[in-house]
Amino acid sequence: MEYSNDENLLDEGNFDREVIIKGLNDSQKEAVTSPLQNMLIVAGAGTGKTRVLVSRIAWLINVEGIYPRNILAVTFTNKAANEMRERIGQMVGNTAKTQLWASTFHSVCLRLLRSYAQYADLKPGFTVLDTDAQTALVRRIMKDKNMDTKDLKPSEVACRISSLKEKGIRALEFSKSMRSRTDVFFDEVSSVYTAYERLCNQENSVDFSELLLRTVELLERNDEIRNLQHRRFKEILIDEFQDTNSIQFKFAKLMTGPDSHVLVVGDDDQSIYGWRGADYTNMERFISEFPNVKQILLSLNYRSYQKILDMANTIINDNTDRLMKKVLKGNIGEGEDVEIINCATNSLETEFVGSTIRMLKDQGEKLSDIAILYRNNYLSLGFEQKLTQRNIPFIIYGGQKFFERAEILDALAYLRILVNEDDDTAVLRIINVPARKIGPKVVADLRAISSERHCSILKAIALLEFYANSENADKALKTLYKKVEPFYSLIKELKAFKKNAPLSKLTQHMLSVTGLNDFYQAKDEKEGRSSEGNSRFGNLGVLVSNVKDFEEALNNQSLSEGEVLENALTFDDPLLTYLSNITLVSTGELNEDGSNGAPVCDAVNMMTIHSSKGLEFKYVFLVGFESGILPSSRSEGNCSEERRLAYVGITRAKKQLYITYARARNIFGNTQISGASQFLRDIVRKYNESDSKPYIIRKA
DNA sequence: ATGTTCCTTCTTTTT
DNA sequence: GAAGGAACAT
Repeated sequence: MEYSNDENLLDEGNFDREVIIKGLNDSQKEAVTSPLQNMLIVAGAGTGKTRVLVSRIAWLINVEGIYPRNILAVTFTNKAANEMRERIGQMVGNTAKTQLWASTFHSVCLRLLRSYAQYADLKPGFTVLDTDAQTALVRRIMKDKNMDTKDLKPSEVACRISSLKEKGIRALEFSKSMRSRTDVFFDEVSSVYTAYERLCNQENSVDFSELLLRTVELLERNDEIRNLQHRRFKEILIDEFQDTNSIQFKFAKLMTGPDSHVLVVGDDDQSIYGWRGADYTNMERFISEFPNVKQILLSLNYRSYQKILDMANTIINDNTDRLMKKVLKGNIGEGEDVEIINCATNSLETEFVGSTIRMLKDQGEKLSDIAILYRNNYLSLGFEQKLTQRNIPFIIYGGQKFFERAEILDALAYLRILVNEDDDTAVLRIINVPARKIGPKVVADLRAISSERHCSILKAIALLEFYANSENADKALKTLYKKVEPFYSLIKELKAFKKNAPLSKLTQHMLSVTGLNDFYQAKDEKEGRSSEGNSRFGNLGVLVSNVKDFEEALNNQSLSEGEVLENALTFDDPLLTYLSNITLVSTGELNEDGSNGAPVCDAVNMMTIHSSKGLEFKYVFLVGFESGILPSSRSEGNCSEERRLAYVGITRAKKQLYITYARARNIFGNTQISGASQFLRDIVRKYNESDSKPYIIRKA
């Protein structure tokens, strides 16, 4: 954010209509310059959809004269939101950039809920439960109900609660719903859901899906707040619309006023999150439920050579449930054959990929132009080894996230308590971490008090302190208090410290006085973790520097006339601001080592096909293209989503695509013989007669 | 209350 | 083949 005023002036209003539409093709132009109205843009892979979206926003501001603060742009990841904001800033200037809301569904909802907390029955510092905390809470409930956690796992119940919420179904409604004969666990899920809802309210916590559901209910119920949004957001733009679920659709509808317009961009062929509740038929629903929707199709692909696109077109053509059939047409020429590599074993496959990448590097290619894409995370291991052997650096995206590591969650739990003292989930996580002789018995006693008094655990301890110190105190209470006293003093001390200390000092102080630093340092030693990414203690250090960076950004921000922080979530309390941001901004934003920003050196990209969506690479290795893996053996009923996944993988490649498969693969110790994916066999069958095939099959 | 050992699990994961 | 639970022993 170090722009001088002069640059700012140069920036402003530099893009008039000619500049905005320069270089766009006809359908792109139509999308960008269309008069204000509801629009559905169907954008095939690589057809310049982000560019259209950004140009449209620039057009709205500079040509239509819409105020940036009246525009809401919704994306699915924070990364996408930030990117969009940056690009808009470049086109229309930084003032506009900061006034525009560009964020994820969840961030928008969190913002609304924080501002209208009281109207949504929430107390100001409410906690946003991440998946881990949500599961912990469900596990606690199931344990309390003496449920068997073997047949029905807490994580599964948590998942089902989330998907119910995503359909807008509350516990009460669910309990009254028709008992489906197929659902053997109906009673269990229903009773856990009911308790879960009650506890979340008591603990002043909301989970990810609750952010949406609570906001939707608030908007439905409260005319005033809803009208306020209608007056504010005149133009709403939603990216990746094929990935919206039903609550998000509802949210979009509620946010749209009678004189507002919504523009959605999506590609039904790239819908790969159906298993999470995403419903690409929302694109059809949009046409029928929003008035006068103008439809625009983008199918000119700027990314890949035609042979790659032919492969993609052929695969996706087999899907019978497509909303709009589109054929990707490129404009940069035929290109090289797609190479299909038939490998005898998975180690020959990894060997092939390793040596080919070595060759590309020797030819002077940048490693960052190369990607290895796989269906399952566990497939990455072999490639890691082969690349390491050849001294080729790589970055693995995904896998365990920094903010999902146990040590980080512990540290954050301590911090959460300081913002939301009702957060029992956080308290229970760390009340005995590091071990301070508070075992199940003590915890059970504390929880007995808290449920008797209908209060949080910390409140229960406060009550306990009062009674234990009163004159004719019960002996049992006294001993109980003695056991939790050190923990309670610790929390009191941290609370007092927080009042006068900046965020980073507080974090450092917390890590040392709680004993987390020592605890994890000792643990590292015992487990022989010393390398950089491996050390848990080291990760705590990374957390401190992350907090420091954040604090600095926050301070710089407040210096420049109260501008809103780029991530668009600021609250009075810096700690609350930090926590709010990391729970919704954490994943994928940090590198493996916890640093943010560009990787240290040129490296091969490794990731799942899912996480490659929206990205492109000059060279793509699509590996493990076998039956049982792609399509996954677990997705029997839903082959078309797997086919779309293959389609997404193929369309990531710009110049050269390698598809590899192993006839025999070692998985978890035992060898499986599966052979080429049916998708591949379908393609080969189709081109069998033809003498111009877009691919060549080789043996490795 | 805590340390040990066995046993299960092993898609994908924007928030 | 490794990691996280759960059950069991100390």
